[in-house]
Formats: sequence, structure tokens, C-alpha cells
Amino acid sequence: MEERRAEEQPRRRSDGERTHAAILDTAMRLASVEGLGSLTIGRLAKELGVSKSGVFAHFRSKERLQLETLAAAGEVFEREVLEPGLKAAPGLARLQALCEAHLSYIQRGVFPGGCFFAQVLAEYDAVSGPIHDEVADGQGGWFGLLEQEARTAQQAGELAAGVDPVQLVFELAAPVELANYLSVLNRDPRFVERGRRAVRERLAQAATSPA
Amino acid sequence: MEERRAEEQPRRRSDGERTHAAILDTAMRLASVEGLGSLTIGRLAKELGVSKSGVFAHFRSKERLQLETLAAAGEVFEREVLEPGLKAAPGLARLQALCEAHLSYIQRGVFPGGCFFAQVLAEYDAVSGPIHDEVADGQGGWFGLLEQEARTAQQAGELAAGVDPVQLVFELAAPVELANYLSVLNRDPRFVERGRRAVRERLAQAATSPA
DNA sequence: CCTACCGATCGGTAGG
DNA sequence: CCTACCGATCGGTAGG
Repeated sequence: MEERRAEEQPRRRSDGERTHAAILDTAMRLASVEGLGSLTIGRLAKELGVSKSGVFAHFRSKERLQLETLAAAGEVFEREVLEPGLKAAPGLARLQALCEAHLSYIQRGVFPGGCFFAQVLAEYDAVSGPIHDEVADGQGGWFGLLEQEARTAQQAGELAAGVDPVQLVFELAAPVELANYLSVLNRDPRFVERGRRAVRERLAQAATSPA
Repeated sequence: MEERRAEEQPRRRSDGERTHAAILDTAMRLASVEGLGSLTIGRLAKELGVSKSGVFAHFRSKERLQLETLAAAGEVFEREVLEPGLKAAPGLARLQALCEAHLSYIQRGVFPGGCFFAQVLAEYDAVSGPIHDEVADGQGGWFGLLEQEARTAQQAGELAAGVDPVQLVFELAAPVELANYLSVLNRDPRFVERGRRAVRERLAQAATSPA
């Protein structure tokens, strides 16, 4: 028997699921600014106007809250960076599109504190534990994807034979990363433009024909 | 009347000054790993085997402790990066030496969590206040120094006339920054080598004669 | 989802 | 530098 839900469409998700998602949404915004370690259950509760144990019940430990927040930010990254970037054709075009999507996501201020993963990377790079490991995995996956596109580009003759794909990806990701930190630090989007220029010039230099 | 101090040389500094310096030393190490915001007076006290108020008395507020820790880290940076880098002749040689000194300081693990300023940059880029402002000033000063050397190099004909000194410094600093984060994240010094290679190649490309 | 509570720790103060 | 203390907040639990 089908239930009639015409008037209730926005409620296909249960209230509990919607609250859960709302908590994670606030948690992502807070953590992008102040860090995942500064997230506190009480602070989130106040921000959302619910009781502390009301928030706690959704996660059962602070670490699970942190890990779920990280996973939720991963979904945002996929939607805002991977999805638009992957629309480009494999190879050089896609490599450039992924870098540009990353820069655009920084420039648009998808997270108020800049790139969520740049924040937690710096925060957990020297701290062992499950968050460190998740961040390292995510970072490795992102670079791996870029390297794959660089190899595809090279096999297609779009990149010079002498180019090292791993080194190239390092040199493309570096200005994007710095653009994020400096644009947030100085509240100046011109740093994103510097990153964009660096990426374009590095790609043009590695390409077999002028871009 | 001169006091005889032959046996007491290491005590030219008073006990209070030595304790103060010892607290800051521990604070720098802790903050480079866990962040300046995670510094707590109680934690420092335990680490040093003194009472909480014993530590507190040296700084009178947490913010002063943080700002003094930041200033102490600045002195380390001057000693470990600026001083060796500035020994090189002004211009291209010095620009390269400053980048190399920065990479070496990362690779040597002067701070256990990697570059102290990379840590606090990411931590405070989106958080307003005196720490943010100090970090922004320090970052601006460092880039300004590098840009000055780039201009000197260009005026001396060591860099091509078409090179934008500000953009060049951005593109030199970016791989150093990423090298820091990735070498710490993956506990793998080969990322420092990637940064070094990127800096060398970028400088060689900007130079008027092959390096 | 709530109130009420636990022990631990926070930054900071008083008084010595 | 110490002990002793303050109110606030932490993560988490009990019981509903």
C-alpha cells in the first residue's frame, strides 16, 4: 500500500535524519573555521537550539561526531569539486578542470573557513589517530585521481613525455593549497587568482601544444 | 664591584628567566603538533612538573602565553631559516638559499609538528584576533623579504625581465608549504624532496641563464 | 529528544 | 614559585 505523501515531500527524510544532517551541516561550518578539534557538543547544541544530550544522542561519542563531520565534508567536496571536474574529458582537460573546480570551490566560499580539508590536514597531520588516517586517505585519493588524469594525458600525447605525473600533480596542488590559506588569511580573493595563474602556467608548460 | 661568576656562567639568566624560556620551549613543541589553541596551562604545568599557577604567573593570561609562544617560534625561524639564508649574496642566490633553508628546517624537524607557522597559519587564518594578525604580519614579512630578493635578482639581470616577482614568490613558497604538510601527514621526507625539486625547477625556469 | 547529573579540566584569582 | 579555590565548560551517563 502506497502512502499518500504529496503534501509531505520534504519529509521523506524522517525528522531524526533531518536533525542529524542539520547538526553535521553546522559542524562542518564551525570546523572549517575553528578546526575539528574545537568542535564541542555543547557549542553545537547552543548553535542549534537543542540540548547537549540531544546532540550527543546522534553520535554517542565526540570522535564519531568528528568522523561523521569529516565524511559529510567529503560529500560536499565530491559534489562541489569532483562532480564538476569530472564532466571534462579524461586527460589534460579533466586535470585542468579538477584544479579549476578546486579553486572555484575555494573562491565561492563553500565553507566559511576555506577548504575544509586544508584545515583538517594542517590540524591532524602530526596527530595520530583515526582522523589523521581518514585525512591521509582522502588526500591520497585526491592526488591519485589527479595523477591518473596526468597519466592519461601523457599517454594521449597531451603532456610532454619527460613530465613526471606525480611531481606535476604536486606542483599543481601546491599553489591551490597556498591560494586557499592566503585568501582566507588576508580575506583577499586575489590570492585565488594567483593560484589559478600558477596552475595555468604550469599546465601550459607541461603540455605538448600551447594551451 | 664585579661579582665572581666563574662557576655560575649558565646562571647569567635568572632562574625565573630560565623557567620562562623552558615553558616557551615546551609550548612551541606542543603547539607545533596540536596547535596554539590546544595549549593549556594545566597541560604545560604537568609536562614541566610545576604547578598550574606556577606557569600561569609567567604570563597572566592564556592569550599572552600564546602570543609569547608565537614570538619565541619567530626567533627560532630567524635563527634556523633567516640567518642561514641571509648568508648568501643578495639576489637570486639568496632567494634560492632562503627557500632551501626553509626546506631544510622542515626536513630537520626543528619542530616536531613541522613548520610552526604553517600550523598556526591554517589554525588562525579564519579566526580574527591578535594571533591572526601576528601570523598575517609574519607571513607578509617573509614573503616581502623573498620578493625583495627577487626584485634585486631581476635588477641584476639574474631573472628574466618578464617575471613577476610577487607571483614568483607565490610559486616558490607554494611547494615548500605543501612539502611541509605532506611530509608530516605521511611521515615521509620524500615530500620535502618534491618541494625542493619544484623550487629548483621554478627558479631555473625564471633565471636568465641555466642554474 | 529532555532534565539532571558525574568527574575532569578549563582560565583565572586569592593569599601567601 | 605554592595550595586552595572560583564558575564555566568539557565528554559522557542515567533515566525517562
